[in-house]
Amino acid sequence: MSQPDDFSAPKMSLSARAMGARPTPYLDELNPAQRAAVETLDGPVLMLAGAGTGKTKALTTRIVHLMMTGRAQSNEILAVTFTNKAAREMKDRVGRLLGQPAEGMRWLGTFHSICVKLLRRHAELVGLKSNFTILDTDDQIRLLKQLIVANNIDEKRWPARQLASIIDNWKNRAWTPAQVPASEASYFNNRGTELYDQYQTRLRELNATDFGDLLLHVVTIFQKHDDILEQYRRWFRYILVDEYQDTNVAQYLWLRLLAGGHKNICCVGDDDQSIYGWRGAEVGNILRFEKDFPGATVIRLEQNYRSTAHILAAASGVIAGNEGRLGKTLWTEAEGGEKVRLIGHWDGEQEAIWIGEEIESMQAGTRGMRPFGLDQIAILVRASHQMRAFEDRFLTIGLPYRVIGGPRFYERMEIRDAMAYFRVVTSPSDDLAFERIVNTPKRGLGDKALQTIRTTARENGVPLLEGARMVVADGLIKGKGGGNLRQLVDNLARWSDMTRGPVLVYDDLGDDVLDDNVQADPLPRYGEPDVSHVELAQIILDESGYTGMWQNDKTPEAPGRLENLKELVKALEKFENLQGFLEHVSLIMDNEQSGEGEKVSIMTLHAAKGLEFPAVFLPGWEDGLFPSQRSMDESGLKGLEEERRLAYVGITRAEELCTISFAGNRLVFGQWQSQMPSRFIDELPEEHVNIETPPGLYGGGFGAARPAADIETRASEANVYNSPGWRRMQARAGTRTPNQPRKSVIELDAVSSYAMGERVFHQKFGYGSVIGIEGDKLEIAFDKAGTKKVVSRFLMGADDVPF
DNA sequence: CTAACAGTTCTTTTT
DNA sequence: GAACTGTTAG
Repeated sequence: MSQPDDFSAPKMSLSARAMGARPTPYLDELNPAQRAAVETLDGPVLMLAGAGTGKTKALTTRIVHLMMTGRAQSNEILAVTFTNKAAREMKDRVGRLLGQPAEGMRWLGTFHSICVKLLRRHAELVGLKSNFTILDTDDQIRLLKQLIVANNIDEKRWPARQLASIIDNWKNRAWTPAQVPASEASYFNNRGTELYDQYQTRLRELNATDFGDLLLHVVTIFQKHDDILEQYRRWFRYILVDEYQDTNVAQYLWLRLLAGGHKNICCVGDDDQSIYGWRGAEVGNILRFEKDFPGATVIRLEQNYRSTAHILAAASGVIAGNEGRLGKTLWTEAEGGEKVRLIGHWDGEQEAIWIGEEIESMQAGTRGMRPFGLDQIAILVRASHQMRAFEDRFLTIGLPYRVIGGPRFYERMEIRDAMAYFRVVTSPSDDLAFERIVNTPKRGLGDKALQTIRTTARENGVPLLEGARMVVADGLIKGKGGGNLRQLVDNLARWSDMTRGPVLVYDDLGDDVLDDNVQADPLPRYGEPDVSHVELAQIILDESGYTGMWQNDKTPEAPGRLENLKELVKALEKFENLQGFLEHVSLIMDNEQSGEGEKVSIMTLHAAKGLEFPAVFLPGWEDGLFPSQRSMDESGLKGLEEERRLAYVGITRAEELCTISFAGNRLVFGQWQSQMPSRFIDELPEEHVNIETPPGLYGGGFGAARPAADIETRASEANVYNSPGWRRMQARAGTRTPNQPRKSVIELDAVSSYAMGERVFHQKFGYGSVIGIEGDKLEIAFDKAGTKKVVSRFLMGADDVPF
């Protein structure tokens, strides 16, 4: 095994060179571009990696190469991702390449998790204690709501949500309250900056941060304290950034500050996959890279190992419509494969029915295609509300599916309640947590009681819990509520005693490297608790009455909630104490799917980034839905371009089969709306697309945005439903395999959905009234077409007619 | 103080 | 059409 020349850079030590002499078999696995990305170690590097071009492979190999050539120890490499999942995967793959777990990579993580580590060491510089808590969005909103009310602002007209997003935006741009430019002063009824300032003060009082603060505070510290910045600059000898196109201004500043010394920064990204502009990501960061880092090496990864040529061509065709791209041409050695399929449907329900049927036949192999397993199929939607149609349908036909990125475990009410209990027990000054649990379960402590507690606390300058203790001592709340409050306060004190004092966990950088002045305080030790934290958690939940509350609850979701609580307690076992658990939870918000059995995946396009599937369905390609009207209204051309990138991301998830569909009518806000096919559909290159829509439907979309015509005209237009293609579809929709429960469900549905005398509409015969019912066949007296027997599936209630 | 009702607003996308 | 808010009756 010969060693490439450029390994022996002059500044390498003898020992490093000796390490560099190790064999590098991992390089042989790479194509030339990937290899260049791995071997260009010094100075700024921009790796433009198109979808499916082996970006993670290049990135992880680069890390291994840095270590194998002795350029850096594993803990001297800063590797930043956006999601915990990506971080985990990177760590796993580095470990696999090394042949041993990459435990030494202590600085491989998300922006947020790395910032927490940094901020814990230097919290006092921004007025926090190092055991600060991290508020989630929910707490953030509640805090802001309180501020708004305290400022006598009409909370209806100026909702906390809006203020939260304004403040988030400012934080994303790394503006402290003092730095918000005057041009932004008009936000939130001219009170935005003022409230932002108050909010930050309040956070400091609570010894808390929100998500945005994690970055903002660290950037502030770096900017104000050269010595500290210098330490980290020296420590992090190499910096790697994944998904660079998603960085916001604060993250960008953070990176530039840290890379400012040696400039050994390697950013990986794809400007065509920038889809998080709405939460502050700046495509400009990646477009500007070469200006920001002069002398940067730009490496393009363009060979795609994922998709067929047709799929790549379709994706390229769409994304070509965007201006100001860095430009890449994806290519593949793979040949053949299906064209992208395009199909129009009558409405969203039909679309779901068709996709359900199609998936069923795909399992067996259809029209010469290979069979697909359910795990190999994904449905990617623009907005999560689109998922329901599929869930409904798949439930009906018994098709197993899994929704990815739905409500997260730790965001569920019962989990948040339970955690609020833990929070109050571990940090008695956590007012937000206290407010959450004080009357959950119901203790007869309403607004008035809470107000008394608040006033008492404020007058004495103490946290709410302490205030409550005083209220109890003074007997300010009478009756049942007072007794309950006393019990709660006593309980909390007792549980608190069962834990052992605050535990601050710092992640050591390595004592030899940092000066004393940035050393964290010595780690507090804590004694053996009387009960384990897992037992304690169970005790808290039981004795507070919280478990009992759900046991007495008769709603159908109560058992599930109890189940979740059990799971929560079980999850605690993996941690040493409650604090450690709470810390973990605040940052790890992704939900691990318990991937039992083969299932179709349903998720949003955003959630699908970074994933791939042999077969992908892209439903709902209709103007207004996709591209989203809101996106276009709010951000104009920029918004449209981001939507287009979303389309690009969607198509490039598919390996073998990509099916795009749209519906002519859709239920929006509980109302039927006519839909126009998405403008992106016309941007698909025709020669790579197979149109599978029955003739006549595609292109106009029946009833789509037409001037009002009388029903006769519409009905005659509907003769498309006599076309072979449509009938085939209908036939398939109606064919049931005997052992599936679906048929009976549909009949039941059909029988029960119409009553004698009800006004109905038929797509061919127009309006009529029900005059007879026989199973799922109805006898209808049509106003114009006479009396006919019709299968109920072809009818809709007259009130539901979409025009 | 709670529970039940009615009216309202909304849906992107998330660390 | 649901989830959330505020209102009202018990």
